[in-house]
Amino acid sequence: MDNNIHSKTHEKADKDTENRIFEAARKVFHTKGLDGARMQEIADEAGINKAMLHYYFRSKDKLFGSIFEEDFKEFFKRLAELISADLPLLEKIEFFVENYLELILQNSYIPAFILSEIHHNPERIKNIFLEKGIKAEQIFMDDIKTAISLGIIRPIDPKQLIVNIIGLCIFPIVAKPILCTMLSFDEKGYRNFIEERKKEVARFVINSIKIN
Amino acid sequence: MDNNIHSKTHEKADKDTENRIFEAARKVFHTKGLDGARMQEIADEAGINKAMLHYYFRSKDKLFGSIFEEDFKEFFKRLAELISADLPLLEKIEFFVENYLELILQNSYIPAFILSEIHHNPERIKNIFLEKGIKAEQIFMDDIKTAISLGIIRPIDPKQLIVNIIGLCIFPIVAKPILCTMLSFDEKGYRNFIEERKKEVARFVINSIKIN
DNA sequence: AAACAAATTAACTGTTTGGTTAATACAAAA
DNA sequence: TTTTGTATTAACCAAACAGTTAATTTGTTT
Repeated sequence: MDNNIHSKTHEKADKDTENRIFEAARKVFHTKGLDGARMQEIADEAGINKAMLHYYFRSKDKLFGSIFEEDFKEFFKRLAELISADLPLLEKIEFFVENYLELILQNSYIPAFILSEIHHNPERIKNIFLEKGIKAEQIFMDDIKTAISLGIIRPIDPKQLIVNIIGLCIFPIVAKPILCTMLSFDEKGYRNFIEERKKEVARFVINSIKIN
Repeated sequence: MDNNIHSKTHEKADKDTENRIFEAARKVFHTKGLDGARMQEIADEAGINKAMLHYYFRSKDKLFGSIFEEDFKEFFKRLAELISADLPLLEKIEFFVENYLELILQNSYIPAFILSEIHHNPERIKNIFLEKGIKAEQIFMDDIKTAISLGIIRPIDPKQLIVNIIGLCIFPIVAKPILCTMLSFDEKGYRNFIEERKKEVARFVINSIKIN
């Protein structure tokens, strides 16, 4: 499966100047953030004159905004897709955790990028409307309610459960440098730790909610 | 002339100004981040001349560094204290979740601040050594191993369990603006959601690992 | 009160930054 | 080939910025 978020929308990056800029800007913004990024660095990364950034995107803010919006939407679109899989709840949780963790792992800068930028400017989230987002979460919450009423899982606030599942996936990715320090992981050890989480998180969640 | 004793003639004013700067800088850095913060804004916040920032802290980087280090150490010192409570494992988990969530709630900018800055400069973590940190986690991991061998909880990698517990606490705080948007929380609804987590997370974890 | 040292400020400096501009290269249409 | 509109560049600009300095205030010592 192609889990790289950027491959669809800008696959011909090499040929098109606008896309070269876009990808270069994405790379720089992801690591440095809006405030830490420099237009000159983006231009250098794209191998192009700095004036072209303004020619195509007018301002730093506009360039950042278009990247942030695409990343945000794409990231939650993928989440919505996984969450909408047509599976019984417990299998869906296994399916979701495995694929969501893999998605994050292959786009490891995205979660910290989004959280960091929203932390510095929470207003930005309001400028983005999500078509499918709300619908998909509602479906999942209904799944949970149904499973509760059928006696498949114990009673639990569906919102709490969703936040639990997503938090268990995202946190260890966002906190990677801290985990590596505190738990003495090298790159390989960390990778292995996350790999094991693909099964462990689902097991952890299902153990908690399943009624035998 | 007794230089030693009376060398700091304006000691009281010193400390006061220095602390005013420190707290003002903390406030600005927490919300804007290192790159987004402005020395002039910190000076204004402290109600003093900008030159004083350099008089007391030499540079923006030094000022930021001292704040980041103190916040980081303090935050993990608190975590270590909670994690070292002398309680049976399952009670310790309840105790930890309740108090850790309250701690984060009362310092709600800290987690996103730390994660964001480490994301932009992972090297910074290496400049901070934590005396108690490693020891406290080891104690908790030993607690877990013991509980497993005593048949109190099911077998689980202690590291996975620790990351689960901490992630379940921190994630909903760090992702607050996203949760409020996606789950339609207003300020009160969010507050209530977190308040319920103080019990729900412990229940969730214990349900998952406890052997009846 | 005089001398001294530390604290504080207004004004300044050199550099970096996002953004502009005017001139040019390029490619397709005429 | 000439024209025409777009793409691209080097050079430039004004604002913002971290950091400095020289002068002044403030408090302490003698």
